[in-house]
Amino acid sequence: MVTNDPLHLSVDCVVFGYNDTGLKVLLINQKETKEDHSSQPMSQLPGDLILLDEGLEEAAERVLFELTQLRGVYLKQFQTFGDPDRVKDLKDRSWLRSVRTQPEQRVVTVGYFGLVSLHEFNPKPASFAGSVQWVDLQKVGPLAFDHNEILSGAMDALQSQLESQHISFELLPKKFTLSQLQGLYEVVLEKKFDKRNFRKNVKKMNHVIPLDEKQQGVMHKPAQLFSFNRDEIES
Amino acid sequence: MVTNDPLHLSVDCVVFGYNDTGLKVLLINQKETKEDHSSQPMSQLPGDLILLDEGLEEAAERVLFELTQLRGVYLKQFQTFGDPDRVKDLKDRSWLRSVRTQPEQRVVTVGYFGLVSLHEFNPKPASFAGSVQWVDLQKVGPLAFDHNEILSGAMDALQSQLESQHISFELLPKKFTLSQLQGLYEVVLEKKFDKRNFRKNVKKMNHVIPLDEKQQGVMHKPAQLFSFNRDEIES
DNA sequence: ACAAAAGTGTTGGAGATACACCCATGA
DNA sequence: TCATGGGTGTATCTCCAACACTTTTGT
Repeated sequence: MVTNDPLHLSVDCVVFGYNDTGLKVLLINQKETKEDHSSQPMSQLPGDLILLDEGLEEAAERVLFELTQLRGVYLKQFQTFGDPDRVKDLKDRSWLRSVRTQPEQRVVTVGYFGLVSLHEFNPKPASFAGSVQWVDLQKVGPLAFDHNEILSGAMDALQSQLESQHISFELLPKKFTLSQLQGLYEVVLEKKFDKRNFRKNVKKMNHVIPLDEKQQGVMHKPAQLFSFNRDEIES
Repeated sequence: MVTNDPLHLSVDCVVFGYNDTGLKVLLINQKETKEDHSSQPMSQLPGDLILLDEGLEEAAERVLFELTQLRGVYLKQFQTFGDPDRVKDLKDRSWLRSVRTQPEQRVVTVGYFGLVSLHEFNPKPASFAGSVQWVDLQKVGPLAFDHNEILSGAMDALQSQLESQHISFELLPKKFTLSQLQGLYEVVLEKKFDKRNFRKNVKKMNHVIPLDEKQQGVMHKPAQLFSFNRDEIES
């Protein structure tokens, strides 16, 4: 027989930000609650329950904006996490009691990864729900709930899609150098590339177009700038 | 603010079956209901609401067994479908009223694809919830809800994972010929392979091991049999 | 003997890898 | 003039694609 027990559904966003200093992930620090002085406040991924009439991606966009003020971020669903006990850990209980009307309710969450360029404006995310920060991927400590696992799943998805799905430009400024592109590939895929071979391959991609423009104000030979042509992405 | 509106969560299983006659998908025919004589009964994917205390994959296994009597099927999550109107289509209303206590409730569904070999025992799925059938992928007509979309998403996932994830053996008998393996690749990836080149590639895979055994009772030169070694899968 | 699928090697071209030096700029 | 990263070509090797005939079995 079918049952009709309700449960809760949330979205969690793993937003990756890239600049020349490395690959970061966007975390929010849980506010310390009145009831809870035992454990120090934890970090977590931005996420929240979805509303009854909104689509999943719509929910991810809304939640990300509400918690971090970021808008227009490329978001892609990658995996859904549904362990019945994923929000039942002791360390997470008191925080849940402070923000949820039904803190004991099971929550299934749909994971989205997001991509942002930190080059130009370094989007200082703001939040009334607690402080928000870009954390170097190497320096991410223990997170609330199963968020370390979600982060790791997002990283896997990013790695496997970076080349095939032409999403690298979401992590770069509109105008970028080939060194920046290569640096991005090296950080995400965690391996080194040969400069000359890398550039040969890029020249074969018809969606990377050279501009009549160079870097300015750098202490070395200025690099040519390139941009992505979103229309050429069918190769 | 957070809301606590409950919604329903289901799993849907896209089970692919393969044999020498092609690639099939497992569908169930909705039973005609008392109230509903207007439209003829539709086909749909096996799926149902998850229970409050079971994991997602666990739910997929249970639902698949309850609806089709199949057990021990390889299952993998591929995508979650959450359009707020995905079960609101007129064509699906009366069937929902006959099986659900809250037929108007929004349902988000987690999609799993499954893989089964139809070679040896041709698992005749049985069901008390309606008749169950293996339908040739080319001949799948309009399905209930958004199940055509789910099927198409599962097919994409299967195509992109067939080579990289070493899952082809789930669709083949324990002992198989290289022609069967090639046929599988051709049907799933929808392209032809050169026999000699294909075999050269297979010989490089250390998880495909030749047996000291040949086909019997065939009207042509009997083929050597091979099997997969699940332990060797890390190449 | 015939039909039907199994099995087997070589060659040419494309693509990947490895590698080292000169250039333009700001300090 | 020096330090810094930008930019370039060639030789080799590996990998992939194309291609046709002989073998074994059942009827």
